[in-house]
Formats: sequence, structure tokens, C-alpha cells
Amino acid sequence: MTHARNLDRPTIGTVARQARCSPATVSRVINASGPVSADARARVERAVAELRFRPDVHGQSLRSRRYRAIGVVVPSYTNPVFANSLAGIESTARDAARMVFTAATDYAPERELAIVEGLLAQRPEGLLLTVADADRCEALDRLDRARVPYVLVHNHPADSRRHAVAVDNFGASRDITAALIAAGHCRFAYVSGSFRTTDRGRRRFDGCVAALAQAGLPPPALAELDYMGSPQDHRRDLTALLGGGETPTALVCSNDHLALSVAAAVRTLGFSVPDDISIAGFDGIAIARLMTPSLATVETPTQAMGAAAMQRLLRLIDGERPAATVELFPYQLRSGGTCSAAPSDQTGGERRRATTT
Amino acid sequence: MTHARNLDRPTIGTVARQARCSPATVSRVINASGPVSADARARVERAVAELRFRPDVHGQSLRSRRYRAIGVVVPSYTNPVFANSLAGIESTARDAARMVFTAATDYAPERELAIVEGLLAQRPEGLLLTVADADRCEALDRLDRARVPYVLVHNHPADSRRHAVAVDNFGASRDITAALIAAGHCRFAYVSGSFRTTDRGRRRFDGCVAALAQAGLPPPALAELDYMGSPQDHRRDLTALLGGGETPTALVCSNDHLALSVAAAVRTLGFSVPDDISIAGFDGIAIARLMTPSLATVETPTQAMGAAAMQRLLRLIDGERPAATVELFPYQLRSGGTCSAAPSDQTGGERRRATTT
DNA sequence: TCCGGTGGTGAAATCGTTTCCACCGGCGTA
DNA sequence: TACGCCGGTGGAAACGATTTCACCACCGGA
Repeated sequence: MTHARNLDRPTIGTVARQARCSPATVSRVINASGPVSADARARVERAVAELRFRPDVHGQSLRSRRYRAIGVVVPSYTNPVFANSLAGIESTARDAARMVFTAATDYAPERELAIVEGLLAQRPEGLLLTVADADRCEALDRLDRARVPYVLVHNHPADSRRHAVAVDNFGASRDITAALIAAGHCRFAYVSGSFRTTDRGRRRFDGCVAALAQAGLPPPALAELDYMGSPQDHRRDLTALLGGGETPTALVCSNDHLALSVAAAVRTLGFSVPDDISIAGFDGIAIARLMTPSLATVETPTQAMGAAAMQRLLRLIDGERPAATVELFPYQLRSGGTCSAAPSDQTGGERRRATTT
Repeated sequence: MTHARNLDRPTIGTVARQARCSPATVSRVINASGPVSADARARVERAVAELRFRPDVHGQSLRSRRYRAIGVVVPSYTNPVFANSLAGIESTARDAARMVFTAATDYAPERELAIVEGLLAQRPEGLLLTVADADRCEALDRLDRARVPYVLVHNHPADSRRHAVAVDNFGASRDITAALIAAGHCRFAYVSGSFRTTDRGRRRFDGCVAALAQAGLPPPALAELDYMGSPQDHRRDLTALLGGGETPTALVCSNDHLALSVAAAVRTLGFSVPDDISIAGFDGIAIARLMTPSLATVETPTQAMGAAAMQRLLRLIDGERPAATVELFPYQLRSGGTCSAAPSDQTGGERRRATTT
């Protein structure tokens, strides 16, 4: 019974029959994996086109033990930083004829292992991931054990056997803090979302502290906000910080998303940005440039980093062992309207607040 | 030679041997697909745990002709609207034990077919996609022919056989325009990025036009901007629109991303937002709420829509045929600082521009 | 007692591909 | 001439699972 055969997809056997050759020859044509006479090649190509044959990826992967697909783990899709990485990753993957499957951890380190486990079940060639802490990560240990190649994006592991594409978070944070110091600020606060739990968060914090220390200034006040919280939450969290006598004049935020929310919160508390309080971000997300005042921040080439990470992973898959294991991308300070010279009357912020609330 | 066998992954055969049963029984335990004695089940479960056995997804899919994976097509990862959809999609997929692979069209309709073709090669159970124009889309025709279930997100096809999850773009656009009319505006411009090429773009435009017509006002001036362009590009494109004598007092933008850029451009042209010109967006992206002034817009539950689309797709896969083919989500007007009453002196904008540039 | 159904099981076919191996000519070289 | 090599080809064995089918043992009812 060749019943309903025309509804079924053609297989390599169908093609072989139509091209009057064996499946082996069809396979050789498709994969350019062996010598084929010009004549046979033409017949096969014709049959492939006529039948619209597309090899079954599961049959291929099963037999060849090679699945041209890459797993990608991001903390979140909605943070423009990771969205940009993902864009770079996926477009590079497409150029290399790779599929990409994605999963988000929602910033929960305890979910990382399960997610990686899920991706591994697909038997991808490799993984690209941004984790909370590349030095304390069960998921990465698992990948090491399984000998599946992977490259970290945005992470900066201390363990030098782990491949990563990142920026010098310490240096960048140091530089932007130094710029604020040069503008006359001397009372700083560092605002972050759980900066202890991510490696890049720690480096950024350390950079800020280092710049202050080098200038002989006291360490920054700390405000640890719920990163996923609303501006209302942030307003509440910031009142303590800004309500005291020694109100900071410069807020260094661990990322742009947070900085935008903080800027909004600070304004509702009656301070002017940047007249009373300067605010700096980190990442250089595009939208922050459209605000008025625009956000001063550290610009990082997130999309290019995603692309580079993918390229590095492809090289690892091909068995190459790049000399350096960590690839640092250049960053750039972007000045913006949220930062200005420190107020000459250092109590101005407080006065203003007292009169407006 | 059982050489290096311990480095290889265990197969169902390995498990069967260790559990002293046949592969068939192991399969029955794993998939709960047949009767198994309590004793055998225990032995298998123990062996699975000890060997850390994870069935090979390609072997499974090949034989069972069912691959628990969903393909997702978005125009772009970096637009928060689609990033949110994707978040809703992926988290719902995870709950349903589905993998997700993603691809972006970069807003190029001519790439849609090739991308869908690539996804189909993976033999997914179904697809979720946001295309430019759901009524004129080779990719969707292809899916119909291949009888692969799919659900559109954000699209609003006229063809009622196509499943979709969207908002009433026409109504929402009408309502936000009406709100501006109620605030006294009577000279409108509609600003969009290639609104002719997307179905939702057309509906939004039509909604704006309808509101004006109903109020007896002339149709809006048109500005078609390069959606991917920079604020500088937009500034250039807007000078013609705002340079004439009859400067519009209200700009209705086809989406928030554009609205933010337009707001920035309008300001650099010397107009005040909202004193001279009111600006309304569409989508309700979170970041636009943090700006000062905050963006007036139509809030749409993008993440929930992604989740709902995924749920609908899962039902389609299970063979259900929901009564309605299009699921409309409620929208909500969000007032914001970028919109105010129309300036009483309708030439104020021009005068101000003349003095400040 | 016999018969039909059902729980429990394994052997073997099958999914669609790649890859190993054997084979056949023809050609250049010793 | 004999030998080896290489381009070209097909048969058949994998790959790792699911699924069909047959079978056995047991139980309840006729």
C-alpha cells in the first residue's frame, strides 16, 4: 500500500529511488561527504528539488552524533543587555547554520542547573550562557563534567579554564566613578541589585570602591535594591539613604535599568537630577540615550559580544583552543545629562527637599 | 571491547541490563506508557538514577515522530514588546515541558519564509510567530500546507482560519486619539515606521484616522520614519512636518520605541513636550514609564499575550479546536507627562522654536 | 474444565539518516 | 603484465529510542 504516501514527507530513500541511485549517494550529495559523479549529482539535486526533500534532523543527529544547535541561557529576555546579546548570538548562529534554543533563569541561580540540564537533553553542540556567578555555579561544573563546550557572556570567571566574553567591569566602574570624582563629587552611594550574588556585580562594586580609595575618599554608602522591583519600591528603599544628613551627591548604579528607576525615584523624593544628585549607570542601553536628561553610563558593545561569544563557541566546537580564554571588549564612558558637577552648596539637596515635600 | 564505555552516555539498553529487564520495560516506565509491575518499576527507577540516564531526544523523536519543541519567530529581540512576549512564551513552554527555539526576522518580511523553513527542519510540534502582515505571508501559507499548527502573536489576520492573540489595535488607537481630541488637540500627525507593511500598523493608523473623522477633524499629517533609525535621522525626518505653518500639536506614534525617539528629536528641534507638542505612544513598555515626563501610551499585556499564545498552541497540538480563532486582550490607556491640553496659543510652538534655535 | 480477558514482559521491527566496507573499473607506474 | 590507487557506487549495519506483537501466567465466569 503506497497509500497517502504523497502526504508523508519524502525520505532519503524516496529521493534515491527517483534519482536511480542508493541512499548513500544521496547522502554524499547532500553533505558533500564523498565523491559523486557529475551525472549522479545532477540527478540527485533534481530529485531533491522536485520532492522538496529536507533531511530529517533527528535521523541525521541520531546517526551522525552531531546536532547543529546551540543552547543559550540568559538571566532575562527583557533586559536590553541580554536581548542585545541574544540578537548577536542568534544572527551569528544563523550564519553558521546553527539553530538556537533559549531559556531564561529569571535571575534565579538555583534554577541554572535544571535549565542547563534541560538544554543538555537536546544534545546541543555547545552552550552560551550568562550566569549569576561563574565561579560558583553547579551548572558550569556539570558542563565541565559532560565535556560540552560553552562560552560565558558578560561573566568574568576567576577560573581561567572557562571561556568568556566580557568587558572589564572593574576598570569601567573605576573609570566612571573617577569621572564623577573629577567633577567634584565626594559623597557617593553605590546602588545595586543584589551585587553580592553576581560576579560582574562584585567587580563593578570593587571598581567604584577602588576609584574612591585612590582619591582618598570614603567608601560609598550602599543601597541594595530589589532589581525586579518597581520605582515605588525603589523610592522606599532610597529614602533612608537620602534622608540622612550627609546626602550623597553621586549615585553609581550597577546597571542602566536600575539607574533609570533610581532616577525616577530620586526625582519623586524631591531631588533634582543632576542638580542635586548625579546618577551614573552601566551598560549603555539604547533607550537611556533617548531620555532627557540622557543617562550617563558605560557603553558596552553587547550585541558584538554576543556575536563574538558565538564565534568563540564555534571555534571550540571545531576543536580549536584559542590562546586566551577570556576576551575583553572595550567599553566607553558616555557622558549624559544625569551627571553634572557636584553642587557647590553641598547641603542644597537637603534644603530643596525640605521645601518641596 | 567495552573500552571507554563509562565515558559514553548510558542508553536505554544499559539501563535495561542493570535493571534486569528489557528496553521495552524501561521505555514503559519512563513514559508511563504501559503496565509495569511495582518491582520492575523500582529496579528501573533505581538504574535510571544510578546511571543518570536521560533518554536521547533524537532517538525518541525519530521513532515516536513527536518532538516536544516549539519554534518562535519574532521581528526582533531588542524591542521590549517582543522580549516580553518571548518571556511569556518560554516560561509557559517550560511548564509544559517544551523546548523553545527562536529566530528573529529583523523586521524583514522577505526573510520570514526562510526562517520558518529553518525552524520546520527541526520538526517542532508547532510555531508561534509575529510576522509583518498575517494576511500576505508566504511563511504562513507554507505552514498551512505543511499542516503544522501555529499561533500568531500581535498580528491580527483578516483570514479567520488563522489563530492569533492580539489586542484591538484599531480600537486602542482610536481611543488614545480620542483622548487627545478631548484634551483640545485638533492638528494631528501620525508618526510610524513603515505602517503600510504591517497589519497592526495599518490598524493603528486606521484607528487614529477614525477618531479624527468622528470628531469632524481633518486626517493626520503623516511621517513615516525609519524605525531602525537614530534620533538624528528622526530629527531630520520631522523637520518638514514641524517646520510648516500649521504645526501639529499632537503626535500619535505607532509604538513606544518610536515615540521615545520622536520625543527626543522634537525637543532638539526646540519644541517643548508636552507644552508645545503632545506625544502618545503605543505598547506600554516598562521603561517609558520611568522617563520624565513619562510617556502617555496604550498599555498592552505583552507577556500575558505570549503566555496565552503558547497555551493556545498547546491546545491546538492536542487536537483541540477552540471556538474563537482570535483572542483579543484588553488594553488600557496610560496617561503620561508627554500629553497635555493643547496649547491655547496654537502658534506658540513655532514662536518658541524661532527664538531658541 | 475451558475460555476470554488482563497484567506483565521481551523479541524484533521500525523511524531516517550516516557511515563502514566491499566492490568495480580505469589509469599510472614499476 | 601486474599491482596499487582512486573515483564512484551500493548494501547493510549502525544510532537510541518506541511500538507492535506474541507470549505467559493468572483469574473469574460459564
